[in-house]
Amino acid sequence: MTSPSQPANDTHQLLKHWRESVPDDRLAHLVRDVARAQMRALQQRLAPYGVSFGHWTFLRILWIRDGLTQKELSDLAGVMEPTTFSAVKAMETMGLIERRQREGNRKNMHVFLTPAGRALEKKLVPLAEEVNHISMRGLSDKAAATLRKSLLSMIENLAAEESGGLGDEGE
Amino acid sequence: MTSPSQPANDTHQLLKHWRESVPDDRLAHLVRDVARAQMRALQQRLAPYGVSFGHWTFLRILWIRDGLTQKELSDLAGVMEPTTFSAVKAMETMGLIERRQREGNRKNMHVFLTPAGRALEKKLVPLAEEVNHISMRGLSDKAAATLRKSLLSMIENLAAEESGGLGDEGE
DNA sequence: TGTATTTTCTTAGTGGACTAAGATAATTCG
DNA sequence: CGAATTATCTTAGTCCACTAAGAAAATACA
Repeated sequence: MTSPSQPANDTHQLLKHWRESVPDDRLAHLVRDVARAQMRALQQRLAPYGVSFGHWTFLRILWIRDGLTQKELSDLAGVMEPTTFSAVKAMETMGLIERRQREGNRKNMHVFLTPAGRALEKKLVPLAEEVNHISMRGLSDKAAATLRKSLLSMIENLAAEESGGLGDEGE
Repeated sequence: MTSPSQPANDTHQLLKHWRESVPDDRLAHLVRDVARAQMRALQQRLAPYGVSFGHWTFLRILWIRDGLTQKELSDLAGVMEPTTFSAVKAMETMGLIERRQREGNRKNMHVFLTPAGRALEKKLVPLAEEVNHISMRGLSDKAAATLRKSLLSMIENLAAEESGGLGDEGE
């Protein structure tokens, strides 16, 4: 099966070798590559609906619960406020959400789905599931569980380091 | 030990719950979050040396082999040519690399490290190793190996889908 | 109560990635 | 050989993330 119909096959081989011949920090790049590939895959599927990846991030939170403030949205999405702000502004213009303030508070901005925004859930969620399904092809349930646990642990480790910075940090 | 000194503790809890109560596509976001956290951690450590994460990406390739063309660099880094172009231009201005053409070919641009660029290796590589070490804290070798294998498999899956797009794709 | 502090939203500017499209050199092939 | 094709570098413009810093409201507290 050394199909010669594929050009740039040697580049592919080189890349594979490069990735597998792994001193230490390479794992980080592996994670990064997966994240990018996933994002691209989802982006392509979202595009026909006029939804960008950035919007998806917030929509999936709002579908579960809307009326959140921008700050709450930022925390749940794991991004900084300015990121949320510009996404939410764009989605407002597109008519996917509305930004409203509640009586008695002139600071917080609450974000609500419009019917159009809500309707997208049924269309878009399956696309994300498809990408997930594709990427996980061939992985056992056990491997998937380990993967999830490892990733969570890495997030915790990095977060601890980031906020605290104290503790048994080498040295 | 419900240390009340930490503000936003409930947000953290909420986030944890959010991440762990995982229907399908959430794993993708986990991967993404790890990638972002890793990048932030490395960025912070690189900053004192005036090196951005984008530069790091190419330096680590050049330290292993320089004289590569921009196209080759792009392939190895897994990014598009324009990304490489602007990084390489910036690094040239900073005096970390030189761009030269070889005799007999006026198209390809080969990228060479300057002594300054080469000297950074000893300083910067340990930083990446440190980040790696931190993020992998508490993970067994076995888990790490599984993690690597899973990530590689996901990359392959997504790449196959991207280029081919044909085959047993659900339908 | 009134001043300080903190929170949240907003603006501005940057970095790293992308796509689309131009220029120009190298290669292929009629 | 010369024209068409392909490859590489480059330019331009967009998206998503970030940091830094401003404004205005809410909250804390002296």
